[in-house]
Amino acid sequence: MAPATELTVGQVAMRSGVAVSALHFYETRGLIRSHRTAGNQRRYSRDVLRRVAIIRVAQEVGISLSEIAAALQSLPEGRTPTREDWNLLSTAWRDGLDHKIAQLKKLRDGLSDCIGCGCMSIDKCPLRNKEDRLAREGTGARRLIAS
Amino acid sequence: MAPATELTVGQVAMRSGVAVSALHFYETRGLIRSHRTAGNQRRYSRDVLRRVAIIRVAQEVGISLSEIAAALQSLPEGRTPTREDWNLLSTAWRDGLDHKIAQLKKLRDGLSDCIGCGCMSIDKCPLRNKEDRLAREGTGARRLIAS
DNA sequence: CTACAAGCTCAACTTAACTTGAGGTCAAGC
DNA sequence: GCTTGACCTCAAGTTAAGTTGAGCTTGTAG
Repeated sequence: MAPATELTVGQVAMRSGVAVSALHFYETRGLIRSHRTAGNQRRYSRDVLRRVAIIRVAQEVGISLSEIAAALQSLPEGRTPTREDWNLLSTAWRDGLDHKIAQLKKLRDGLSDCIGCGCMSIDKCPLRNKEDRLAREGTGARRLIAS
Repeated sequence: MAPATELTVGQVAMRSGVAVSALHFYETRGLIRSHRTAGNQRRYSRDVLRRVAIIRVAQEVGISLSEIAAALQSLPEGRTPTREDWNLLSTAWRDGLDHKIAQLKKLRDGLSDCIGCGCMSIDKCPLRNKEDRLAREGTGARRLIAS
């Protein structure tokens, strides 16, 4: 038969490398959507794979699911996202991502730079300044992203 | 008096923007060290500030405390780290950090690139390929870093 | 038409990373 | 010399992000 346009949860799990239970979980959190067959089974459209890919990559760099969810809100519910839609998402994230990239580079280069630069007196260390907003309060696990 | 070389936990908390309870916690996890006064209070040497700064930056980009702890092991216990010591640490992390930076750039640029490139068929999407090791097993919260 | 793999739901458990609270000690000012 | 704010310890609570398991339904291959 022609390749079904709809995917079962198992197929999505296999192709995305994410556990079925995680897909269920993402759905409860509004990160992905499915519709049901007559027999109450989930069916996903193909673009869920891209969503999941983005979710995983974003998570790997320390973005929380709720932030990812917020970003994914900009994608349309009814139809497969167009390039315009994806563009919106990526520009929405650009600032936060730029910040993170900068942080990573500071860690990677800055770390040794900073050492070479003689600022062992921490106070003017580039790793430290500007980031003092870390002092914010919050309960439970600290969020891993501060953007 | 001359500025005391030793810091109390409160001072470290204030200057680093990290809660006292978090500092205690880091200590139990071996991320930082202190010695005690006659009255059993913690005293930290100045370089703890740099350690904490690194811990926070690393966390922000999704590196787990245990990985940070492992990396910090390369720093000497007895003395203030030299530039050599820090250099070792940063080169130890370089590969992992490079990977993360690449991931972030994929998210930032690749996201829109990828859309422009017509690979809406996900299967050859640069966000997806090569990363299929995500299928690994594990219990509890998934680690946020895969390097 | 009957196995049996794949799905479904819901509650409970797990890990990481902290925070909160209770109950008690230490120290600098008035 | 006492009070008040920093510290200390230890146990228990919290949030995020899932996983695990029990009990039940679906769907497909022989």
